[in-house]
Amino acid sequence: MQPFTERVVQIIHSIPPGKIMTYGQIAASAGSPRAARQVVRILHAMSTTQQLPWHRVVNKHGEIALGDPDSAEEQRLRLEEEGITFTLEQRIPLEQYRFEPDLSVEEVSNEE
DNA sequence: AAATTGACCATGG
DNA sequence: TCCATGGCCAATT
Repeated sequence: MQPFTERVVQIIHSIPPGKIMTYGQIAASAGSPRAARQVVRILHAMSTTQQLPWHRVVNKHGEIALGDPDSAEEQRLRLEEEGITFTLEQRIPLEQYRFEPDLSVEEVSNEE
């Protein structure tokens, strides 16, 4: 099985523009529902990689989780560019924008 | 091999 | 409802 990191990266790549996922959601899709913090660490490591849509990842409250205000603002601008509107509390309505991957990266032939 | 990291999350006051 | 605390997990050092 591929390292957890590889799957997380792949999942983040699969988030379409205008949609977002939470850290916990990504961890769960990668197979470890409790490993949200691991997703955080990965994003730190990949922060220099522009090819990863890191800005489509927010915390469970629909808030930008970055510590650095500078980067946080950049993230908000990028999301707004993709059509996402923030509430007055600068939160994202999760029910509206949350992206839910169908099954896994590997599709299953038979279900139900 | 043990300790550290980290942009989280659930819970209790 | 908001803040503090503790648990959590896997990669990195």
